[in-house]
Amino acid sequence: MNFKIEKKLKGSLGRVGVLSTPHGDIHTPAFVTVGTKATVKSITPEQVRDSGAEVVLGNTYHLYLQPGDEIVRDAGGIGKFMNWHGPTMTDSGGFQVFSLGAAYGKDISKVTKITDPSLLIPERFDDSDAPRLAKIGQDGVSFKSHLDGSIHYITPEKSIQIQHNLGADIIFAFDECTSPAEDTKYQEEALERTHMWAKRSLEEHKRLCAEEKASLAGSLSESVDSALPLGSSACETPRQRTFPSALFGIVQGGRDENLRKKSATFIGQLDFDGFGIGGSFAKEDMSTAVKWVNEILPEEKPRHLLGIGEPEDLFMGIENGVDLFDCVLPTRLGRNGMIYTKKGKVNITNTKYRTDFNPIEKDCECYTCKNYTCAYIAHLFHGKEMLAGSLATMHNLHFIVNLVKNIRESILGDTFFDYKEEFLKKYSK
RNA sequence: GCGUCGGUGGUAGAGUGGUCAAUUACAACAGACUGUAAAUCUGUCGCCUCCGGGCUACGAAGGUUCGAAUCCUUCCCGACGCA
Repeated sequence: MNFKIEKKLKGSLGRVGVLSTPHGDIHTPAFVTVGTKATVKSITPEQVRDSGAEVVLGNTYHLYLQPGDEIVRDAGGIGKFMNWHGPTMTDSGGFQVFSLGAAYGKDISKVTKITDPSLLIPERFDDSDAPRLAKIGQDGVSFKSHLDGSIHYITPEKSIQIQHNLGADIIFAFDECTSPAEDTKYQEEALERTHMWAKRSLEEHKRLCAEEKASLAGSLSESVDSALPLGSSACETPRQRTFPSALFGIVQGGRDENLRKKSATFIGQLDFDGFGIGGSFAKEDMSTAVKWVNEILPEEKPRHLLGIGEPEDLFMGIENGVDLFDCVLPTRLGRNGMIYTKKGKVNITNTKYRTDFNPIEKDCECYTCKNYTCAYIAHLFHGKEMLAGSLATMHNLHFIVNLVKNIRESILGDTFFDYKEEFLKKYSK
């Protein structure tokens, strides 16, 4: 993997670059499409590509449980398995520590609206207090499968091993994504753990890379004998597998300035190929948190703001030195009938769209807008037709991916701040 | 014509003397969603409301009762059976 910065945004941390992977280049800043279970829900890889997306992010925990990382490995890696030929990433399962742990059964998200300190969790609840599917220990995390209830213990080493089997180009260190409701004392404790796990993830990654390099050299010398034996069953034939070429460490620290800086310093000094910025934020302080971190992280390496992706967040992140974003919103909102437009989000299932025979946006170049009306899409949603979610997803993905592309262009054309102001003025009206 | 069973809110369909403005599902309406437990979830869903409550309602009209969607009478409508 190679990262080259092409241009910097004057007066800020922002930059434009190209991240090269074995499966192609990613033009940064870029929006990474989320394909948790080796599929971007409701659309095909061709449709993902047509939306303009360059890279897809799968998930360690989900693919480990189903179909199993060894199957993905034998399929030739996540890209080949899902028929996505471009760059791929996998998240480590660290987010599931939050979503299946502290957030399980509760109405909390990693971007919180709670800024009132009195609503923070003053002390850790006893484990029996609330049902959780993820329980954190010093060494790793015990997950109770949401699919069948079976118990799985994921350590940093295990996460990295799974990710090497999944074979994405870029993988992430195993971390603990904390809840925004946790107090500073807990955030500090969790941060120590995440740092320890970061080192262990890195060591395991290096060990596996060395192993893979050795086995690859070995298999090359034997390649003369590699023809398939007669009668071998196709389904038992492992395809040539792919290996991760980069490991990103993850900065945590919640909403605390000292912890964020401490984490950026610690993680930034380790020999990672790039960095994820994880954990929870409040909308209001997200920009300062990102700035604290990116001022410290080594400039020449890429930074990925994990799980963030509302339009205003993208401007904020890019201005503050973020190169990559991933977010489930465009796909999830799409399936739920919420559509991105330049004038803000609209709920296509609202009554007024039943008789609106215009496309979602007349000047939108996406497949959905070029071929279908609001009335038709509304009809599909009301009829609970599968195509509804697909068409909405294609539009939303195109909207967000192209927004980031436009921002990239605006930096190259020295119009970033004008573009930002113009866009947000219309969008938030 | 006789008999039997039935007629409940937009729909289907519970309830068969007070705890019923009426279970539930669907439809409708609105909202939420940030490293996907998510094609999911939440709220509203007779009318009015100073959100305390008030009013009108279970085919129609009477009646019994402290009290009726629920019991009785008549009528109207529907399904089925027998002539």
